[in-house]
Amino acid sequence: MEALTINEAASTTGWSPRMLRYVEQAGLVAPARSPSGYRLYGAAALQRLRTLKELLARFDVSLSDVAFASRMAGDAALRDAVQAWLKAEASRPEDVNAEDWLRFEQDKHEKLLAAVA
Amino acid sequence: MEALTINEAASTTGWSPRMLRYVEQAGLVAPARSPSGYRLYGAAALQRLRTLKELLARFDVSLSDVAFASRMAGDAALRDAVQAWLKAEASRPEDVNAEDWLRFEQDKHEKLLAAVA
DNA sequence: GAAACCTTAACACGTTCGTGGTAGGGTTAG
DNA sequence: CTAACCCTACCACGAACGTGTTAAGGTTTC
Repeated sequence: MEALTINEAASTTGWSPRMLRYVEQAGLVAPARSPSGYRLYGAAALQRLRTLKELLARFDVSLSDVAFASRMAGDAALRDAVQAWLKAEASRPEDVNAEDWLRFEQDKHEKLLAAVA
Repeated sequence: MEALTINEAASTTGWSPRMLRYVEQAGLVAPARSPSGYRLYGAAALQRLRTLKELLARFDVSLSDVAFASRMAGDAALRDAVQAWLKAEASRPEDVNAEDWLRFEQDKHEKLLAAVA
């Protein structure tokens, strides 16, 4: 099992060398380093890069989205706060209760009903 | 329990009217609507807006981050894919195995050891 | 020691996010 | 009826994201 340098890794994963550095900076795939600082992509890192690319493409997700998910996975306080917020019935429009309705319908209905009565 | 119009809601939550529309478009807080289309923010929506603001500030997250979390919460396939990817030891640098090291240290060590021996 | 790599830092540029504003046109309130 | 509000749809604009390229300088290879 050999380790590939950044250009070799780029070739076999479909990422550009520039993006491999960017992905690392985003905290998503950090390859090992040679004593002189060269990035060394092992089999595991290459696999992660390929599956990451697949993930982004399949679900049309951005790198920062995955970075945020990663952050949530490692920060329990953040994760709990976000999940707690989401739990409270997110995007579904609120039920409109009678009073709310009245405030806007009162006049019309009042007149209408009066006319009918 | 009355419902507030967008400007009233803006006043009591600290968001601007413009941002309340944006937050709704992001799929995070969708208020009820009056028959004529006016947004009606009830107590629940107001609370969600306040806690959302708090969430963003406390953890320095972006609206799109929360929007993505929301998307994950509602899409099991996406959630599973992301969590599966993260599970595989994300940002920690890979272990450098003996072979990888050798490839870069061989010459130096070879000479060094030869000299010592 | 020269060619071919690698590294970080920086400039550049198109795209999206976050935010404010304005315009044209309904709705509500006094 | 008029003033004050709401709606949607734009234009604008700085900040951040995603990507490529280039510059200046080490490493590896032969």
